[in-house]
Amino acid sequence: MEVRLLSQTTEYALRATICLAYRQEGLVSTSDLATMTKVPMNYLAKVLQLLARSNIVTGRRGVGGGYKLTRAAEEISMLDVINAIDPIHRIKTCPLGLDNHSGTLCPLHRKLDESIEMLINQFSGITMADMIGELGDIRPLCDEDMTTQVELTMSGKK
Amino acid sequence: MEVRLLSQTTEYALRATICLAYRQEGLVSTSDLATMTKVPMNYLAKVLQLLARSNIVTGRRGVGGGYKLTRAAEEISMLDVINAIDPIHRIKTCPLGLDNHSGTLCPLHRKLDESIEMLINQFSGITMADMIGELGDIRPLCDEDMTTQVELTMSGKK
DNA sequence: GAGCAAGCGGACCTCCATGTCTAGATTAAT
DNA sequence: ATTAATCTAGACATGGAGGTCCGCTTGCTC
Repeated sequence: MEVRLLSQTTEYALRATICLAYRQEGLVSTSDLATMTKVPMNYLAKVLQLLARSNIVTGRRGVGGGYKLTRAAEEISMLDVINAIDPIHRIKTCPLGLDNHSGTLCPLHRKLDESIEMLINQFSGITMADMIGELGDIRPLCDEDMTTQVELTMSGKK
Repeated sequence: MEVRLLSQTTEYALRATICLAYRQEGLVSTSDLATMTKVPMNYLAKVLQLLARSNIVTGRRGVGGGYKLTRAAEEISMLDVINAIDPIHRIKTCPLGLDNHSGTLCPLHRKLDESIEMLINQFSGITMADMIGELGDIRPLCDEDMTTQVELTMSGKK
């Protein structure tokens, strides 16, 4: 198969969180988020619940309900989102379960652990705020028309 | 679940290749490799076939048969092994399939692509030779007694 | 307070990575 | 030539990630 750095579900979670970061205030419904992120709606609902349990987003029920971030986009790192879905762990003990009480990993797992450490450092330094409009042009999710899309969705409802 | 940098199968492939690198010449049978790497034998057989198809190892059948590397350990990188099992791909186009002919990824996928690039660079610079006895003490796969284990296996058969 | 929009939660389905099993092909040794 | 060891190849089993569906709960709006 094909190596994916992140699981599909984690990708979905990141997309959704970025969309919510883009919409600074107000609630966004699951169905709107599903449209914008191109994630199957019923599945996205589950992903959002995971994010809610990790206190990254909060939902409100009822008419006009939806989700929003629990804190500022600057305060939410990629690592936060990743760990909410499927956490990254350093390699602490030998995966073969051999006697290595000394805590010294073999070269293979040492190198792998270094790579994981690198990724964690990388991801913990990137916030949701970095994901929206780093260029002059704002395009949160690849789509040049994200801005108008969001606005259309808003006006379509109001 | 839990994020794993590499798939289980890729881990297995690396372990096996490292064991073969350690045994500089001569053939090692699948069953010996399975014991040393702690990989289910029948599954390891499949993994070795994948490595053989990618020309990283060659097998010889019959009594006294087994596997060996096709070239020196210094000539086989981690990336070679990884790509033989499940290749790492850079992100070239938007995973959402949106109009981005310009070739410019959104911040999210740009960051992810950078991480992947980092990993590829890392992995392509590490060879199987780096995996055996980087420390004074030789311990290819976490096990301090790897050396004696291999020798035992050899003498046990001869 | 009735009705409806939306999140919540669980049951269920599907596919693929991982793993098992078995029969066949090849080679060395006797 | 026969036998035993070993790789090769494919069919089959299993568990978990990804995805669907439906009924329940909450809380607007009128």
